[in-house]
Amino acid sequence: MSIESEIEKYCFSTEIFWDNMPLSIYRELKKHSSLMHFKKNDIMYREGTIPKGLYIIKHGTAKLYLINADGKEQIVYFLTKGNFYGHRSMIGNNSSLFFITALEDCEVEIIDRTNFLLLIQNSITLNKLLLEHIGNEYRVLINKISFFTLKSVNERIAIAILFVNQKINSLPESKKLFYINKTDLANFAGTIPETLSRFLNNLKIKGIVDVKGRKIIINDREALIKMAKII
Amino acid sequence: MSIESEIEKYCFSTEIFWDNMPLSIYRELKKHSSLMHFKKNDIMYREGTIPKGLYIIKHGTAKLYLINADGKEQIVYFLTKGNFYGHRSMIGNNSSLFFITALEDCEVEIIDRTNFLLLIQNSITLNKLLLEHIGNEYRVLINKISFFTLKSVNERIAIAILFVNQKINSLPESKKLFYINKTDLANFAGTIPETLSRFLNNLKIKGIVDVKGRKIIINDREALIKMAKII
DNA sequence: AAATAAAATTGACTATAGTCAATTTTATAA
DNA sequence: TTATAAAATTGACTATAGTCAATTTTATTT
Repeated sequence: MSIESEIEKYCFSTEIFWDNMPLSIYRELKKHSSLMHFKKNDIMYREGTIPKGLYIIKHGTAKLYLINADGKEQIVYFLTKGNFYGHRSMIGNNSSLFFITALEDCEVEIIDRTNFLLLIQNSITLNKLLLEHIGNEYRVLINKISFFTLKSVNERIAIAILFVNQKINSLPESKKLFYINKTDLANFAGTIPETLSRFLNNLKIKGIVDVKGRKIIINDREALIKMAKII
Repeated sequence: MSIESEIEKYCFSTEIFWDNMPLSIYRELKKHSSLMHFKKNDIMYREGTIPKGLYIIKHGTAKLYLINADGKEQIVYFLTKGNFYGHRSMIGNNSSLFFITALEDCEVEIIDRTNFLLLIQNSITLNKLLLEHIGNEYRVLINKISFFTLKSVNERIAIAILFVNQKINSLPESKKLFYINKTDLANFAGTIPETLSRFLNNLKIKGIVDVKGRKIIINDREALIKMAKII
């Protein structure tokens, strides 16, 4: 397996979903929709929420995370343009298990709940698209469980750095997923900022990376991949 | 939230799925089906498998788990009568990410792949049933991520014991999920047998549980629930 | 631009939960 | 039933990665 596809295991794309959606369905969905605006750090979606519709991110990026009784957080993945949420809760008629918070200013489109559920009742195409999509979401979570339970902290951090590199540093500005701060990066890797800081320091000494503020520049990608114990 | 529903977060039921399935669809599915028999400890399904159909457990129980490059395992959940697998891989046209191994002798029915995919093409009812089901599977995984990343080993072990108690000890023989050995129980809790053994010993001294071989008898359920930090 | 808050780093320390090895107990197969 | 293998327990030890506190750096707000 390539390193690129290894990284893709931890996020999912909605491009196929939207590309394969017939225009007629898309128009039907958009009939009853509205827009919401969120500022950076705004909580966009909460555990316990019963969604008022299908929430589609039109602009900006967000983190999807869990919180336990002590208030401790765990980021599961990131959401960006085209990604949506609320669909599973509407389909299963239950409330959200996670929080979503804006990492930068976000614009979110809401497709009215009744409208969405009615379309599901009638369109086998929409059903099939959603079925495939939720199947992909399941795969991401299985990969995350493997990540958290079967990899060491060092492996997880190495993967997280490669993830950020693939999703940010190597891309043109318009395609960048987000600028992540180190606290979120550490959390995404399933560790704490101190441990990430020490790991990065170690990599700097070895000449594997350079750290310029938030930006992590990879000098020796092969070494990082080796540390990640992937492929 | 009740302790019972807390435990249900870590497994799912297919009863609703089968109960809500129209007889006509059920009959169509069964038209091209065959039976397979597995002995205890047989690997029933492997990572990388491209499923030949929908696999439905008719009898027996099994564990669904992941393996990393070093051969380390992580049990995600257990499968029992009525549970099925292979559906997501067929829908998404990809291969399995996990292994399934029989915990006791198992009988598995296989619904032919072509037949299954054809029915999905045509039946909106089947689509909707699967959509809800996969949504539930996703919820279980989200809860598992919360379990692994936001709970301490002691909390996880306490939950695992309560889980086994609810799924085995308190039920009549016919409804019991399985008899789990301590190695699997430890793994399910995300730890190693030594740590589980020490935790159980601790509970014995405090009079919270009695351990008779594989059987863990809970004397002080409230104390365990408190340790699990749930509700 | 200055004031304030938040994030990141670093050092010192330590608990948690792991490894390894030896022994006992339990389960499985000949 | 006995032989063999596997699982469970226990003790001794230790590495990993965490906590806590202080400081520095970077962001954000007024």
